[in-house]
Amino acid sequence: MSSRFNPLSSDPKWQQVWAEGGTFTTPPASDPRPKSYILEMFPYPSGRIHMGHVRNYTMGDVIARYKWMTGHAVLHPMGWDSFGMPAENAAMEKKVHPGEWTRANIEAMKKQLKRLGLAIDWNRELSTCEPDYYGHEQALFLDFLKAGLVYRKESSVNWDPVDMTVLANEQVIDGRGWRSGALVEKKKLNQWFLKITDFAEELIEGLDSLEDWPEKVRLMQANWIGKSTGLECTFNLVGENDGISVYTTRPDTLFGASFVAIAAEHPLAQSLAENAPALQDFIADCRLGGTTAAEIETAEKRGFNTGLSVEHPLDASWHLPVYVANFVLMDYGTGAVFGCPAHDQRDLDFARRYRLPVTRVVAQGEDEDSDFDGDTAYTGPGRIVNSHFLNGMSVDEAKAAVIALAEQQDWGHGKTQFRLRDWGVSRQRYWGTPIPVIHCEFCGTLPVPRHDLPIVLPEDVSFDIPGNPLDRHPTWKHVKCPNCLEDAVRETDTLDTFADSSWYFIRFASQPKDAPFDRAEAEAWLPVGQYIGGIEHAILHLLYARFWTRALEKIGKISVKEPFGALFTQGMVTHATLADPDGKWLALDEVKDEAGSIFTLDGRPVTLGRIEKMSKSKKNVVDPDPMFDQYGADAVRWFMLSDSPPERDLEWSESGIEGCWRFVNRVWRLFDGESPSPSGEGLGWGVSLPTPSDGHSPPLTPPLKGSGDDKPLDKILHRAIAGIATDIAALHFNKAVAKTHELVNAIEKAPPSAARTHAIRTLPRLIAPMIPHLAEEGWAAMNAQGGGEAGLVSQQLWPEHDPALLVDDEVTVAIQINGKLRDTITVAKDMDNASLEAAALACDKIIRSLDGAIPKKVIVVPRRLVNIVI
RNA sequence: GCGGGCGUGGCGAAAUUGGUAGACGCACCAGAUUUAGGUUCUGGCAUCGAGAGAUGUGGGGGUUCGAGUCCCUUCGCCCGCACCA
Repeated sequence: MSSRFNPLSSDPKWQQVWAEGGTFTTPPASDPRPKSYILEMFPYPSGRIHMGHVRNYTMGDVIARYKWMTGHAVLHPMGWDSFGMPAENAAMEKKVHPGEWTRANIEAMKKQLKRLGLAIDWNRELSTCEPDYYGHEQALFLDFLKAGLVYRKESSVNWDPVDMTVLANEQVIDGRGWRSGALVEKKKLNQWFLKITDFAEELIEGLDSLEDWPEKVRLMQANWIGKSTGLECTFNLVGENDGISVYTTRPDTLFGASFVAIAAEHPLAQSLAENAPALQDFIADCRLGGTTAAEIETAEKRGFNTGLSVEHPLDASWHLPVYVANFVLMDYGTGAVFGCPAHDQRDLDFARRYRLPVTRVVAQGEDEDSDFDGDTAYTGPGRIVNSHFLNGMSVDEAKAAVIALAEQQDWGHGKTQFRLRDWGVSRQRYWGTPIPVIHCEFCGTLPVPRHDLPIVLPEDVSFDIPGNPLDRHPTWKHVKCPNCLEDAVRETDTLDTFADSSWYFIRFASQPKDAPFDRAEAEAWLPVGQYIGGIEHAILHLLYARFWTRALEKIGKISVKEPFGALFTQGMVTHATLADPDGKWLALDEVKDEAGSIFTLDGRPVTLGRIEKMSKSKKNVVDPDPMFDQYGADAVRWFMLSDSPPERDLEWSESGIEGCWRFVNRVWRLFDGESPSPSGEGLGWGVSLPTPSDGHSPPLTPPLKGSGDDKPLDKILHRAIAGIATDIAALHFNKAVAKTHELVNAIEKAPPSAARTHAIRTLPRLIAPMIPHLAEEGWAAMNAQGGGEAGLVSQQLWPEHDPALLVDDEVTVAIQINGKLRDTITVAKDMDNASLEAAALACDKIIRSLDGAIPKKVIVVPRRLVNIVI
């Protein structure tokens, strides 16, 4: 008889059983079991799933299934982040409607995802491009508008004059539009903003509570929000009524000031330039400066002396020159700084170039001299010197003293500054959520009346010419003003797609028809117990989602502050790359293997490139679908969980997936009892499967029931039960896989016994979260039919382990001489230290090694080791 | 430049509080089965050494009875940020 698992029949069979039986249907919020919300970042429907998706969703699935098996009520949904530019690009290139393209992609990807056998409740599927999702988003936008969390202001954007569209910063390459190649212009447009800066403080503080987030992500968010504290103060212009407002984090160095510098875009610089062509040229020069890392690194600190002077706030008779400088940014702080060259590197570079004074005001050790030599600013701690009343203070004391004095004398105040800017959400695009406002000539900008929601995108749009189709649609934007009933126009901008992904996890938890969510139901599930996705979303998506949730909390819609209780960022799936002699990337089907060397199809040598993230451009993508055909979902899942720790990159390899396939079949053969090893009859070659006409996996013959004990095997089993559970709960899937291997190896080697039969019958539950199709096959054959429990293994509880079996009666103790291993002995685990020492000293090897030497000292670590020091 | 992470066999990696380094998998080698390849099974597999043994967790130094683990220093790689005052 032959024995080979046939995923082509098993996979769809069990997937159908789970779907029809509602096995993974979300229980109602009233379910008494502890709730567990497992979520993977929902995909953008680009067309096909890739291995990155497979890895992400496999990990989430293992957790979800494990949670079910440990008595939780589980919410594990899936949906589609389906608005966005690629659909419009496809519309332009392929002349299909973005909606048609998107929905077809969703269909295709859903079919692929289902082949993975995910424990997902598809009843809760949502797609952000459908009005039954984005209509609710519009309602939330209006809530925010009403609460004053939304405003409109003119701001400058990157404008592509050929495509007539706004470009994101990432879409501007060397100053040109990524698609059109046209020189990008700065254009002022009225844009909608969400007041995320109102939440800057709490978003940064909230990070402390997110203990189950990677430290790295919390740091990235903290840096992004960029909190700093300091002094905002005014330097009065000599001979004028006006002054320059300056922000500094180093008020302690105020007596080391030697100049004031303002940004090229600073209003003062702009007005001075009106009558000064040389300054105009300088300002234009500053704009030309590159923005790439290397350019900024090497850019010289340059300035333009305005001829103006300002009074030092602590000494009005002390005048400082005012420069326009290329290194001062208009959009941070006040757009102006005071320069203290001794203690800031940029200021020092600038001062050296323009021969400005450099005075030390912070001293290390004995060095109190005001002369400052060298070209390296000192930014560390120290004692204040050359600073009148501040002398002798520490940096921190001096900061506080200056701020206190400024506030007392009313020329400045302490200020907390954030790097974070408000979130501009306007996009001049069609394929997004329409912003639900109306512009009336007479009444101004008004919200769309609630009963008119959703504002649905028009279907009849064309993409033959550049620009926003909503703007040029003949009828869509023309409406009556809800207030005065005169002719008015709709907003034709749509929302940034990050808005769509900022609350989908709430909609998953609760999906009423007439509201974005039901508060009680959403609160029953939230926060997400485990969120899993790529590190590329460490800042924007996760920050926006945190903000959106807090904004909802602030306006009293929900009492959840942090949406994601635990976050896990998984590594990428990588694969080897191949290149021809010209350095052109090659796909696997563009090369041939001859005698161990690889050649192009026309015979040129191929070089192996680096292992890189799978990408179309590198031609190293492995499509999951053929892998499901060839090896089945379980082997692919097993691969995704094996070897590499989940946070690290995983290298896809042919031999790796074949090893997984071998493992799946080893387990299958255990389920199939003591049947002889398959010798390949009728099975074709290699890893190929029985042809689909074989119909089904061959029937399983449950293993013969053994009798008698096998204490060592019991121990291994119970260790596996406990260890696999711990590892899955800690997301250490690679270790869970290793422990499963150890158990399977041990069962294979064990002679027949009752213990062995028991271990085999326990195995389906242990593998069920990871390779569920095979687990169901084994469970059905051995347990349900074989007189055991009925039902699906997916619905069983995780087996109990006997803690007594986790401890050994006997332990192996290492015997060291001077810390070097010399021998080991196996002794009873309770052996006391004196007996251990005696036993160690009695070993032949030890006696020989000591060669009569008298131990100076013997260290005994119970159950671990004996170290003899000579 | 700033911030963070990592460095262990041919490869991916394991390793409670410092306590037998290399579990598990891949690759490879030998043997069995097979006409044969593939499958399957058995065994081997850090390095040097015939062996006893010695060496070994990027390099150097330190703490300790004992260091992959702690401290200092240095080199290399990866990721994030980017003139943020």
